[in-house]
Amino acid sequence: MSLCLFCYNENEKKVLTVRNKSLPFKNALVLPNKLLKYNQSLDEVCTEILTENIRNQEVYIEQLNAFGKLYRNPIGRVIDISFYGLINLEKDNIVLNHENNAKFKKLDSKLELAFDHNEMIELALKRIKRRMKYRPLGKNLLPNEFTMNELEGLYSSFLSKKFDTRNFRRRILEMDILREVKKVQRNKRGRKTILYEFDPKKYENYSNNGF
Amino acid sequence: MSLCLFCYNENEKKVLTVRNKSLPFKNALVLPNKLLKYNQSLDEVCTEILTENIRNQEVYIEQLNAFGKLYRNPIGRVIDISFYGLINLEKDNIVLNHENNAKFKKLDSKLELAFDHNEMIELALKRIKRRMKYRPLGKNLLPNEFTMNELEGLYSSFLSKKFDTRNFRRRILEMDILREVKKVQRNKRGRKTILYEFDPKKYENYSNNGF
DNA sequence: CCAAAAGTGTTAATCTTACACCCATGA
DNA sequence: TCATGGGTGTAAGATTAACACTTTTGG
Repeated sequence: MSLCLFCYNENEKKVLTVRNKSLPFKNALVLPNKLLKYNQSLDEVCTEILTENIRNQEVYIEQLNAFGKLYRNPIGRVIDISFYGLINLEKDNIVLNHENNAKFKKLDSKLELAFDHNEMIELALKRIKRRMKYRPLGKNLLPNEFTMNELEGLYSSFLSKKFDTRNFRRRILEMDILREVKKVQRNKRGRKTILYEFDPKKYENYSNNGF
Repeated sequence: MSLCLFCYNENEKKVLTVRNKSLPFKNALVLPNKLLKYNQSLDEVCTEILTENIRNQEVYIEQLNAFGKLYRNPIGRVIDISFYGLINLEKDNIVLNHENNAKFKKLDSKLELAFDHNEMIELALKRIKRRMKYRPLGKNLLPNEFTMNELEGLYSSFLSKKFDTRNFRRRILEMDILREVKKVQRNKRGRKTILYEFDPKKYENYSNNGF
């Protein structure tokens, strides 16, 4: 079982990587993963991976794919099932496990992972992109209060395209998932920024059922 | 492992059902399914299900979902993974296994299956519907040569909506996946009908990569 | 020649895209 | 007061939806 755990930090999307502890590819950079043992449920392994690496198991996870290849392995039969998750470093109280060398890495072309883990990231990003056509994205990645520019940056980053500010704002507001927060953000220079939050019920609804 | 196997026959979508052989719900109508044994790959079980029920294992199958619930069972650990498939009764040389009471049933509100198999069908239909927004549908369900009306009927059936004939034809032709077959179909009454076939390369391409 | 089914174009409405300036604030 | 970043509206273009009649053919 492997997990692509994404965050959006410093205006960039990043993925959680660890150093592989065993052969093959010992010490290579990989996605956090664990073998699914004979007597474990998927959820149990998922929880283990999360606890071991970020000390929080209560995060948003979606299933990516199940590969039913059969490996003979001393531990038992291996079913390779991949998941992806979305978190916010502060909101989710992430504590990275240094023992595993758990680190969030920028998703650029220099990021080279062992096994087929690069492809797994690609698949996850493709799924997220596809999902964004039907459903909102952001609640799990952004802090509770955020600016329209941050949201635009996130969309821009995950969809790999630049948006026209005006069109973006109009489209997002039409989605009817945001509430203006009474407070505003003070900036060093220039105008104050309106802060938004997601309306939890509306967000949930669209997230589950699509627009 | 459970399989939703759909066909499109007599202008209706149908799903393969069998009589359950064991408890609980002995003799109830269910989707063809088998327990995934400790030493089997997913593909192996899938092949078994197909061979046992329709005598053909070479059909179009997509993975639906993997449920990692853990059941204790004398046979071993059970992972419940569902698939859906699309076939054409004639083209795929389907031979139904009467011993299992294998039958294609119309998908209407009267169809009541045991376990959560009705929900599984719903999920499969939802996925197919979603897929149709990005990718063509029909090659696996229709005979090699078909009329525009048949294709419209199929789309109409799977998307549960009526189409405007003119708009439908225009949209499909713009997709650039069809070829006119030289032959035409003679009808009892009225005008001859143009026959189409899918351009295999173009269809494959759009089916894999989306429009 | 007529009943039955197939086939075909145009217009209005909607949605999407492109584009540039003013506003508020802190230094 | 000015440099900085935030915020806003409109018009053209593209896409989608609505609509009804003519063609072909077998009986």
